[in-house]
Amino acid sequence: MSDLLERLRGRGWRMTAQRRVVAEVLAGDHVHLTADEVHARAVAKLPEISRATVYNTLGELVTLGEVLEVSTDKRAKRYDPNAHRPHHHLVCAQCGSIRDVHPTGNPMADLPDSERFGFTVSDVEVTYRGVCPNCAKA
Amino acid sequence: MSDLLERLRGRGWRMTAQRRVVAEVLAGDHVHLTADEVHARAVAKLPEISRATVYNTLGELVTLGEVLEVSTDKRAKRYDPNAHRPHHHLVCAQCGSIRDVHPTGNPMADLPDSERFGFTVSDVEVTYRGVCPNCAKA
DNA sequence: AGATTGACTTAGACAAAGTCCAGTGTAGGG
DNA sequence: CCCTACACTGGACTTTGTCTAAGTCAATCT
Repeated sequence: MSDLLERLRGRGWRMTAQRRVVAEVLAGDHVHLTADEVHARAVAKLPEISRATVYNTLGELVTLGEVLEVSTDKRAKRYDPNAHRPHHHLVCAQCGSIRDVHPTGNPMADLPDSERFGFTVSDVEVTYRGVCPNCAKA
Repeated sequence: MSDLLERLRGRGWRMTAQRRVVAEVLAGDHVHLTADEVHARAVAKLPEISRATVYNTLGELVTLGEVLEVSTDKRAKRYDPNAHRPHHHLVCAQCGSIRDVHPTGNPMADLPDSERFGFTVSDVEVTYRGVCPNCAKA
């Protein structure tokens, strides 16, 4: 994820401590944090970082296509740094935990023209819901 | 949608003017209103209905499986009365308008066991995104 | 039909998530 | 090393949704 910072610098981003910290927090697989969780972890590394900056930075990362916004059914949007490998999500209906998954098949091809209503369709998002092993035990 | 009211009465619902109005507002195809929109339309028919009642009633309808909650990427949840015919959604990335669609194929079968991480998967939700004819013109 | 009762509704306070703005700070080019 | 445009801060504000205490009324019983 350090190459992320390189890529951003190449796009004319000014490199600040705050942005570096947000990028660090978002490193890894199966990471799907809410804005507030990102803020909490960022504060741990840089106590004076403000909520507004975290929101701004996340918004910029989404606009640049470096991070995806995921709306599972929870209240808050979640941010997924795994934007460069296409994937879908598997969500636990009880605890809300999320895994990245890679289904076979191509849902894009499954939508016939007659069902497109004149839209120019550019993207599909598939969300599987179920109960995770942990919650199943309880 | 009048049989909805019958079904609810059968489930022990007390029939009130407020609930009737909320059910009426949710009638039709391709209806995906936010809670506030439902409230606004309900107020037009029954001025003294309160926001809390609309939220309560919507929540009950969802619990009973008569209405689906749809989280597209917008801020507010939307409510879809078309719960008894399985379908997916096509969303305009610009104006947010939503159409019900029926893709071919079975996404449920496309998730191999190796990608289920021990979850008991019970549901799939597919969201297509694109630009609607109206927004494409502008 | 009238009394009863507990489920339903109301208004408004509260909470959570996110946006906006005026003022201050600082990265990076010259 | 200095400037200046861009970035950051803190707090007020908005939107969306939840909760509660008190009042109301649909359905049942007689």
